[in-house]
Amino acid sequence: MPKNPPDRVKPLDETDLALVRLLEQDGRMSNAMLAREVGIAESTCLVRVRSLRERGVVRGIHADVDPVAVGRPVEAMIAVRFGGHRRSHFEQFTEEVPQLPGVLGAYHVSGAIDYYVHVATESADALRDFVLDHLTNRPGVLHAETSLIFESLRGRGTMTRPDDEGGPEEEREERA
Amino acid sequence: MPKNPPDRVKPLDETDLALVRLLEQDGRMSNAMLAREVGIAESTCLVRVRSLRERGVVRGIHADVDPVAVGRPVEAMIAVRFGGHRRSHFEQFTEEVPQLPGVLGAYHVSGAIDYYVHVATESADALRDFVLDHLTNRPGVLHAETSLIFESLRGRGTMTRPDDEGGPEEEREERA
DNA sequence: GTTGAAAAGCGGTGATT
DNA sequence: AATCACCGCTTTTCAAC
Repeated sequence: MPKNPPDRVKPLDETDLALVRLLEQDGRMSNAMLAREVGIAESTCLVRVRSLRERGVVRGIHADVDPVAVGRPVEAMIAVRFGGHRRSHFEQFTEEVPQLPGVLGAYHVSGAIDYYVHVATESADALRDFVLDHLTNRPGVLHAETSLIFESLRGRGTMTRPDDEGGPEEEREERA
Repeated sequence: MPKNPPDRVKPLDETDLALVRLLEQDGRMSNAMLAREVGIAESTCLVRVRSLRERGVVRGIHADVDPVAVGRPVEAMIAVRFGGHRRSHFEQFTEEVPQLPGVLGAYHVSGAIDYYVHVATESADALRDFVLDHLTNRPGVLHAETSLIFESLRGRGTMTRPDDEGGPEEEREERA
């Protein structure tokens, strides 16, 4: 894991933010292209991008995969409630649940719900098994309420260009 | 947008699945390395990866950005309920909400809740404004319940290697 | 932190099996 | 599908600023 616990609070300059924004849009953009876009030398760009990754600003670069195409057509968001709220239970959950097959994300939240788990499974049966085997049947877990996902939409992410609106019907696809 | 509405149901062979898995782990892996890893020629690999993108199996490749580092330290999951359930309201929501700044994901779900919206904002104030301006104050929306996210965890995604367990304390970082 | 230049490596095409 | 030859571009290092 890249070090970032203490020094994530380092402010990024405009160039860094531009690089982050470009990589969030298209994580496969070449270093040369990134350098051109933000107006710095390629070698500098290389150093900066490496630094962004080492500092944990960019945590990783991942393909966004259509679950249907890879045999996991049943997607769900599962709201999990804990009883007792022992710290060790949360820690175990935090450590283990994201590693389970098909888990796309897990969110520890405030309020009546303690965790939301976003998962993609092979079938309705597999979903039920996932919930019973890995969530309900887990120390500290009181209840799990499953909502099937009809449609899953990616947002534009953390970065929005300051001048970024006005192209309503525009298509914005990365390196067609 | 790549064409995929009808032909997403094309079965992928083992090689395709291996490529998808590698790209899900490290979206910046070079074509040469992908080819080596899955044991095919580079040119073949190029064709296959392109095809995966065109068919929409790989929908995009994006940097996973730490919201804290880019000035959006307040992350939330917002459960939205609709009244009336008019189709046009859902369609408008589906089209517009993912475009709003800071939105990471939006999920149209079954059950008591209609949508979950995952968002990262600059501050608690900005979060309140987001909910009031863009969710509550929207045709068809009856209620929005906001849960602050204490911790956001990425899962391993849709692909898990068949032989993939046993490295408990192992570090798994892409291109250190 | 930044740079340009140079070496090494990679991406993408087309012809061939 | 796979291979090979090929050329242009890209990545990465390095001395220097």
